[in-house]
Amino acid sequence: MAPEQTTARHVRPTLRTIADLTGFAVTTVSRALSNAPQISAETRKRVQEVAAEIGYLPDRAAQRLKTGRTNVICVLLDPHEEILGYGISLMHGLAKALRDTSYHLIVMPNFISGANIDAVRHIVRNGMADGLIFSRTEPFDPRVRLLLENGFPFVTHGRTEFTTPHPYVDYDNFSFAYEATKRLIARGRRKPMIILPPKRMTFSQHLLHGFMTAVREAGVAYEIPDEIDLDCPVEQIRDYMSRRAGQPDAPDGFACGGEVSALATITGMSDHGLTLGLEYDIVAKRTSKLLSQIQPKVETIYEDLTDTGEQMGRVLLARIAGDETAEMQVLLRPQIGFPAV
Amino acid sequence: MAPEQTTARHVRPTLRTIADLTGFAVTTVSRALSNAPQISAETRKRVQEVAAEIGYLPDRAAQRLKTGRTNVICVLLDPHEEILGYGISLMHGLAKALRDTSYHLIVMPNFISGANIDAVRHIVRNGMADGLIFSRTEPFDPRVRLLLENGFPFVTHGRTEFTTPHPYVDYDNFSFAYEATKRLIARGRRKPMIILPPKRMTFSQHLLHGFMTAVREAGVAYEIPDEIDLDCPVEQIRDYMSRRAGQPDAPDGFACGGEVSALATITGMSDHGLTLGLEYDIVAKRTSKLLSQIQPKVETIYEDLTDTGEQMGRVLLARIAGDETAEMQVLLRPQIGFPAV
DNA sequence: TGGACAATTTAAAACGTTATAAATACCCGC
DNA sequence: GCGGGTATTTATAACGTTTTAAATTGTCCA
Repeated sequence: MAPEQTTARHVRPTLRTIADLTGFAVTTVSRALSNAPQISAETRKRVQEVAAEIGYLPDRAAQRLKTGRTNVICVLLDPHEEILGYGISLMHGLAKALRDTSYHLIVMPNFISGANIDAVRHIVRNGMADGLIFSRTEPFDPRVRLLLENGFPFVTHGRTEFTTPHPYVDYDNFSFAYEATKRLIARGRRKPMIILPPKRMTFSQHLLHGFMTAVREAGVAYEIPDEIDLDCPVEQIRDYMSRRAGQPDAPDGFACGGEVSALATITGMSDHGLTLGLEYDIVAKRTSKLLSQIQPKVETIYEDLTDTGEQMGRVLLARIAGDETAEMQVLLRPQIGFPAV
Repeated sequence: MAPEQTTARHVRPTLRTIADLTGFAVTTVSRALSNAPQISAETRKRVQEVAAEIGYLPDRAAQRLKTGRTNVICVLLDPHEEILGYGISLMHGLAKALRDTSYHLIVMPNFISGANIDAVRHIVRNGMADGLIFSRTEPFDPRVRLLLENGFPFVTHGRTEFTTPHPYVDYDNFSFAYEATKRLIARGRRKPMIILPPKRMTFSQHLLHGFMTAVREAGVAYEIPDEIDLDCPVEQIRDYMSRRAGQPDAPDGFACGGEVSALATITGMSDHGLTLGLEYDIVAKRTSKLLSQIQPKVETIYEDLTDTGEQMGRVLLARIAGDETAEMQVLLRPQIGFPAV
């Protein structure tokens, strides 16, 4: 039998290890590593050297237990965010902001859309995270209310109508809808339609407002479908479009708040024999490279979700750090006039 | 001045709280809650009642510190998974499997594709998680080797060629490519092409094998592009297709391993004036509802990534629990013969 | 009645860190 | 060479849980 291979299962170094190695007390080592002021420069240097050498990394559990801070940021994921990498782009941006910090990103997918107040309560009550991130906010979003009441750090993707200001990073959907609609009209379309997210969400109002402003300025007819929204299954949007195209006074321009709805519109219209660019036009919000790949080309206005995520991370970190002066409300403008891709 | 509102900041109940409430010792309470055998039924019942009543939840940090178990599953996310919700679908499935367990899902996006061995080492060495999940495996994937060597629980999406078996959940890409190619040939195409993932990945070989088998069986010509792969930017695939279409002996059928490459192929061919269904055909792998929405319809074979994620979660949990008998290698078959959507 | 044994409960220690408070070393002027 | 400070280091306790070992109770039989 071969001599037993004592792999020793790699014992993790702790503060104690460094203390033994340097001759200092555990407390001193802890202080030296956290750059506490009363440690002499020499000691600090020595301790940090040894720590680096043996690859010391503080135990998250112990730190969390002692300090009460979890070093965790939690993202609430709505089932509707599954589509087209919305969530992943956002998370990538978030991860970018959290890189080189001690924060980890945990995700909590929701299985029922919109009903995630329980998840929020759970996180707040049980201190599962130091900060929370979510989207699809409503004007008086109960999640926001709960978090504000408890002084729990968070950032929303989307605004609310609470009087108490809270951190958010949002896209200027008014400008998007305004610009999209103006472009449709500029192309000679005389009856634009906008496909909105469910009415309960704040940004639905913003989009509507932008749309209506453009429509009124131009004095053209318009239409807003009440049977469909951006959360509908694609088939439903497609069927609706096909049906509507066959009825009188059909719209000839579409402002689409999402890429999927743009696709569904194209196929629906196509089912009815209508061609993009000929009988109708679309201006859609673009969040991926998807729409640039289909023919005929759909005109788009870009929303950078990775950047959004990164900004959200930045704002949240400042918030957690208690930095009152840091900017906490970010409104990202669409690149108006930027050449459509 | 109004009487101070003593919100009391909601003190979290601990085992101590329950101990005081019931008169038992902390140890007894701990035992009763974990259904330890030596606790009397009566005590157990009483303790659990009180715990439920006050909404007790064990402190994760303390548990983790004491037991060494993190109750965390970590997902490594490759930048290429950003596209089309691949990652989100998988994570949704994972979350489904982890629901009603004490496990949390943390994500670690990689910023450099493929080079995530460091992340793995970091997680193993510092015990950041109880289990690991990742995809895009290579035949002799160093991550797998490292994890096997350290006896660290993990599940891959994709197989390897190590002799030591390890847990995986994979899609039968041989069958997919075989079937896709057969369909192209059945439609009368005489020179199929397959767009493969980068060669270093295991499933690239599987796809190639399936493709070659179908091609040889039918005795037709074929082509495999070496300038492009599934990870290329869409523009590059598109340009390539457009260029290739103008050269002699151009392929007339495309087996696409991804939705994006199918789209890029369509646009590229279209740039050269060729129409899907007329001059050429495509059979693509479908992982979302995307392709069903474009015109003309692309024939697809489905891969259910949410199911994949759920299976991965299931396998990993059994693995962590040390269940040696549980199935640990799952090969998901494409729904051959199932009507294409 | 006491002792052996099982059933049940409990006390004490430990996981690795940080906070509090105390101790020690160092330096100055006299 | 000694008080009075400051600079630096240290011991101790605590966070909430689980584990180990010990204590208590009850039961049964000699």
